[in-house]
Amino acid sequence: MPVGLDVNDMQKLDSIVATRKHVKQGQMLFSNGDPFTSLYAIRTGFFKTCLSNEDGREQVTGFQMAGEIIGLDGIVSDHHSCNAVALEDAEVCVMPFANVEDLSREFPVLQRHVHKVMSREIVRENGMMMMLGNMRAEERLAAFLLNLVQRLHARGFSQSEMILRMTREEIGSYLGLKLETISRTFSKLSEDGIIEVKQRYVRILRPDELKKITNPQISPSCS
Amino acid sequence: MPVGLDVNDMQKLDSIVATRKHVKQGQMLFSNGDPFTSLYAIRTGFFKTCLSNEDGREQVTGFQMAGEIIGLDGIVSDHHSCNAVALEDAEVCVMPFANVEDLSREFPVLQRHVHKVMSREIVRENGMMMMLGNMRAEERLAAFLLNLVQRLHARGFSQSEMILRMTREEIGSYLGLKLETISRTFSKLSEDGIIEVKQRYVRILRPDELKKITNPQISPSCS
DNA sequence: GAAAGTCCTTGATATAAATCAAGCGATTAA
DNA sequence: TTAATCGCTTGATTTATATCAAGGACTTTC
Repeated sequence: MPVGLDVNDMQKLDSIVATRKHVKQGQMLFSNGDPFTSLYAIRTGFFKTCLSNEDGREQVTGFQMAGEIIGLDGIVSDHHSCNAVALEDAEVCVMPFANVEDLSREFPVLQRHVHKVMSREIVRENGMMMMLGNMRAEERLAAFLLNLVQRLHARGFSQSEMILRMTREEIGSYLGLKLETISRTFSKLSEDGIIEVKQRYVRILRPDELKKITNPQISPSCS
Repeated sequence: MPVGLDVNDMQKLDSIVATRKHVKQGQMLFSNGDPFTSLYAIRTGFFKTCLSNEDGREQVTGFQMAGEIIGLDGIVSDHHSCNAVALEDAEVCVMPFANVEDLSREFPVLQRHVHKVMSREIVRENGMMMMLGNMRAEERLAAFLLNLVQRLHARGFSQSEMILRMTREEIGSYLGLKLETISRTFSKLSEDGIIEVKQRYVRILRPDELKKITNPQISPSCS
């Protein structure tokens, strides 16, 4: 993380993590209404965060992987307002928010980092609003797949293939679509030779075509 | 804002505001790509923030009024990623973000406040995802109207009537609907005797009915 | 005070995605 | 090995909202 700190400072910064915690697949790290105490940095594993309506409708608000932070929703009201569910066995670093704030005051570089993490989440959600408000099913799924491989690639995985950690229904919830629509759209992209799909396995055969779908205005042959 | 500070501290905190700035109706306070320098606290007036796709599609990401903060999107990349447009003549307090960070380190109460403002925005956008992903047109508009009067009421205005500052098209963009759908849904709510609408003027006649629309599961007569 | 420009409403029709329904494939349990 | 469960696919049909189109109501300009 930050640079330009001496050994002593680094040790202090390490103290931001109180404990580590294992979360089994299917278990919740926190859920709506829980008192907020800590942020969590994912070490390994894969999570979804989701909201449940009073009438049972569920909205997946994000999928998070190693290196990402969850729990920011709890700061405003001292209670969590969503559920965080492990989609595979996971380990997280528990960072009591009091520690985060104390050390942020001492280390401007950490303070800056915390602000950027929160701002990044705001910008991501802005993009989701654009997606949910303006894009068609095929565009949403294409953007979703590109975002997912890009993040996996940044972690050293392939930039063309991946194993999905979530069901069609969860993808659909995230993208504001029904599972049947996700399935049909996968089939369509597959028939068009743009991706290869076999259950949870996805390989991107023509990344440029996929990008073109997310930016439909750029004509196939503009010069 | 914070309490328990002496006069000296209060003066320091005041120094967070460098200048004030007037923004005429239709003008942009900042736009996509602008270098990020400051957060803005709205003193008077009304703003929308919006994203523009490469292919010209626009998504309104929020409507902001007196007392609210805009500009948080710029922190992560040091550049703004959306446009902030005044929907009526406005005045804002310019708070250079460097001041915000410096004073946050000195005043934990300010630090906490900044964190809550950012977290509140994250939670709001989570709710928008639920809205855009799961709700029908009538539910979205009902929730929108209730949210708007509630915020106006918190500022001393009526809890039942208001003058909209935005067009049907802007409401539609925010709610992921077309302007015709907004218009029709206004007419429907009006015919049902739940609201009264005359152009930008809206009066809520039966707030309970409106709330019921946003929570469709709670049956009309559950004893 | 007429003309032009916005913004809004309403009707007719089209369409993307939802819903309903059936069956298949893969994994888990017995 | 069979049965059961869960997740996925595909087809037929419905539906909510978009699109296309016309006209009306305000507001601004000259």
